Amino acid sequence: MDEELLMVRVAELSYDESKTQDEIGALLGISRWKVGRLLLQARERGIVRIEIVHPRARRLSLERALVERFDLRDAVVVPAPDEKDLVLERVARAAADMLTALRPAPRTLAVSWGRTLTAVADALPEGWTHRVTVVQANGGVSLNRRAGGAASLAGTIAHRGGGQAILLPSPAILERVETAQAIVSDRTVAAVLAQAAAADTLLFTAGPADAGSAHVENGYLTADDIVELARRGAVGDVLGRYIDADGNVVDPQLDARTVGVDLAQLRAAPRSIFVTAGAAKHDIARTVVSNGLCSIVVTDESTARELLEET
Amino acid sequence: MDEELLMVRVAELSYDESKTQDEIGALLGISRWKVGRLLLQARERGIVRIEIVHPRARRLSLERALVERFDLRDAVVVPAPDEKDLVLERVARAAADMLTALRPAPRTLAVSWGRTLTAVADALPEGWTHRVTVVQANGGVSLNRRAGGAASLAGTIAHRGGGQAILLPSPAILERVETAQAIVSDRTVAAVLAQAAAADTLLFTAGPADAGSAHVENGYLTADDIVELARRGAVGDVLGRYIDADGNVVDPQLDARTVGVDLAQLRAAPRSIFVTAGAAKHDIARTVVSNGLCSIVVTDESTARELLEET
DNA sequence: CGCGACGCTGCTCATATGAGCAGAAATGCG
DNA sequence: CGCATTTCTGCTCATATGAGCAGCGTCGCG
Repeated sequence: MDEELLMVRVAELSYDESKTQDEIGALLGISRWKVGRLLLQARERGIVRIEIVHPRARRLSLERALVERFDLRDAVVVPAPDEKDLVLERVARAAADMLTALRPAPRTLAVSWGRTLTAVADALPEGWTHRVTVVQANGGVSLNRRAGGAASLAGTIAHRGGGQAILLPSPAILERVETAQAIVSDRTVAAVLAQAAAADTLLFTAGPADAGSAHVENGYLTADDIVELARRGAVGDVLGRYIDADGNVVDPQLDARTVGVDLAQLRAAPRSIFVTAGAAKHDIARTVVSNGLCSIVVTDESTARELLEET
Repeated sequence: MDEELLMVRVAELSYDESKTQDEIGALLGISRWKVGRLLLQARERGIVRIEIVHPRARRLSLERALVERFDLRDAVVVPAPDEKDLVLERVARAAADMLTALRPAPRTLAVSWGRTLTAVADALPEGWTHRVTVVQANGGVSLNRRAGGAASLAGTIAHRGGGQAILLPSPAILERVETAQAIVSDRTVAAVLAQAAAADTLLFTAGPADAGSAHVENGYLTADDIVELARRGAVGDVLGRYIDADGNVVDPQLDARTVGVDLAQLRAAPRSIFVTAGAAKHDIARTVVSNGLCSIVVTDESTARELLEET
């Protein structure tokens, strides 16, 4: 008799009909132990497929693999939904869940900005924590007056966490190094930066080095600048700082014009949570994760698989 | 806390990570009984989906429902595959499996013909039974010389079952009633018909009343005849006899010109196995099954659901 | 043909699980 | 607010299940 057919029959009786292995054995004329073994094989061979269908489902095995491989504190991986544009939403919700459950709860949370983090902020429920202080970690998009900008992002997170937001009153990138130095030495700005650097938790995203970058959109850089950065090896930016595949700053000159927590401070943070979604960010995600720039990563299944692929 | 989210976490730990309910309880800070209940709910709500992915999988719940509803001896329902043209193949294989497992094994098997039964014959393995006598139950398509005709069908089934085929040397439908009567009273033909009527098992399909009918294709009827039959309420043919939704012969005149086992004999058969696949045959399938013309049905999921739908 | 190695079978036993139930908590109703 | 009713919780206990193991059959190889 065909062993595989037997597996199918056994699986049907077990899962569809919820019969006991004893009953199945009697029915098919085989011993109950054989039934158990067939059931096991059926699962191994993928004849029986068990999946968890839910927007909040996760991929624990990938999470474990990421933690292991990149020596992380934690990882959250959500399954890729059927519809592409839901990825960001799911990752954001997962990040929100993670933040809510984070222990010890963050007292001071430094945040960067971007579409991804805006989505995270929106996904956070009212009362997700108590008395958190939210500090902006890098220069803002205050030029941009529409709702959902950097200020409102920090505000939302703080408000829903029963705390207050501290904004960084500075552009992301200055035109001249001297201006940047002047701003950074301003007492108010310096205080905010110091507080961000001292935050117990840092929440950030990264952007790819392409023309769609928020820096271009907000006028801090031109499309040509990006092309030039990419030519010099930049794969994307973290907290406004463009880095190459090895995690090094690509253009020190540009870096000196950028206002915000720097990479060394990011590395030194007690907890740094990196949120990323979508194929466009695979390269920069790899850079961040494999160079120890984050201790916790929140992402989607396809990014996770890409990260785990042997080089 | 969100109960549903908890179900998802529990389901992940149980199914993806194969942890025990005890461990899960400890991990999530809930009692092991709660874990069990959440798991149950997760399955009820469809958060956990268990499916059996295999060409030979079946739908036992639908089978049970069919047996119950139509007072059948048995039913076999195969899942609808992703690709439409595989339906016939799967149903045929299921029918072959059923025949092979049939107890008591058929000694005399009367068969009709058609694409469906040809597929069943092809799906039967060598040695599917021992010493079976296969008799043609209705007039053949002997006009048609290509392989896979009625004669070869019966031959294949008989050969692979270690027995011999007895062919019915007559057209399916005669032009005149008198000719039909003459043929039927011929000693040879009468003997075959008697043997078919006395068979312990009858295996047959049905065809819809549309222009693609095998009767038109083989020149027994014209497309116009079919239109006229349909106008008079015919939904299709069984053993060459056109019947309406109530299972009655539509045109007694035509019926008298048809050579083969008649409906009363079909109803009286100890075991009559009806094989049908595809949406085109939903109507005739309903007629056959709901009028007691078969005691066993083999079909696909979509047909089964259609049959079970409340009128 | 004989021998060793391997895989398969059906067992024992420890453990995991589900049914059923009594008390606790929540809810609804006057 | 008080009481009845329902829902939920964590228990006991019977049952189902999986791990581990000895015996048996089968196969391959010399």
